[in-house]
Amino acid sequence: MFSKACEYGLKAMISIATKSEKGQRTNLKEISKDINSPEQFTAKILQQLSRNKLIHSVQGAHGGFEIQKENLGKIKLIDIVKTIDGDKLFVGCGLGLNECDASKPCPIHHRFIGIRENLTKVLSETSLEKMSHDVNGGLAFLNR
Amino acid sequence: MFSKACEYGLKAMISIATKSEKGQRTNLKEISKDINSPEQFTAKILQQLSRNKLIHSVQGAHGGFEIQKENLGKIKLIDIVKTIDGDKLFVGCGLGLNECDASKPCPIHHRFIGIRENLTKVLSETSLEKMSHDVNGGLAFLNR
DNA sequence: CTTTAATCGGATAATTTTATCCGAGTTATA
DNA sequence: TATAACTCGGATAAAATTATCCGATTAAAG
Ligand code: FES
Ligand code: FES
Repeated sequence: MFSKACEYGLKAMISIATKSEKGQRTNLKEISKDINSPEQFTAKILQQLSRNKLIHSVQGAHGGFEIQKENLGKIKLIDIVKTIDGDKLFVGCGLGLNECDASKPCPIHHRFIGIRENLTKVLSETSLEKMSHDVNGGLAFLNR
Repeated sequence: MFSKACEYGLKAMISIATKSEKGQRTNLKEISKDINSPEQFTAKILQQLSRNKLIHSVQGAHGGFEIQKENLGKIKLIDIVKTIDGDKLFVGCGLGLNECDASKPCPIHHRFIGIRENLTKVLSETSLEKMSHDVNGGLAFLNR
């Protein structure tokens, strides 16, 4: 479904959000421990998220990563997925035809688009804020 | 969503089905032309499908691939996907936790399982027969 | 029996994805 | 101003996926 990079990216964003929600800043070491991911690979993904303004990075001692509190409700999971994996999952053909086109559909098209739209809807509606609330409330986990 | 190998596998199966439905046997060259896929890579996937008894292969001149007519309605898309990509898509955690476990769920779990079940349902209900009817009837396409 | 048209399957190559290394830059603090 | 704790980013390595090569085998047909 998602690439490994995207899975790490989603978990990292949620991890950062759980701290930002409490006004705390976190850093690479803490994040990758939190989500059980390879540190340097995670660093690359955080850079990418930072360049795309989804997170704010602070260099130097006591630096790290944070998300503006007012953005916690605005950033949706789909923003993260699109930043890392692009939008192929949301607009591409499930069988890999050059493009998904209802006027010349692949055999699974009509059955597939419902699923795709549902996925798009769920990821578009789910904010980081909800995710981090669930984790901070002990209802969900980033590591197991 | 699916790997390239799996996309080719699904399309190849449907291509074979369109011929088998008409009592014809097809072969590698024809299939990969039909679905616009690299010949030798497609050969590997067909071997895998053959070893798993989803298709029947015939060696020698005038050989090729075919699907028993009585199987066209029995083989479902999910059988093909599981053969090539395994069942991770259907049972694995969307965020890549070691396993998907509702008692210690990842943050997207409750939103994700609905989509996953829908996908499982659709692929479990869709037979090769339906797919090949659509293609033979000009309602769907394997190549564009 | 020979030729021809196929699949089989092991080996290799190319590409993409995942992961690591390390030197340079940045900033708080002693 | 020196040191320690960070991120940045380019280079490289490892692993997985995708793709190709080619000799062996099989079987139909002349
Ligand atoms: S054409 Fe294949 S999913 Fe739309
Ligand atoms: S635990 Fe992640 S999808 Fe179920």
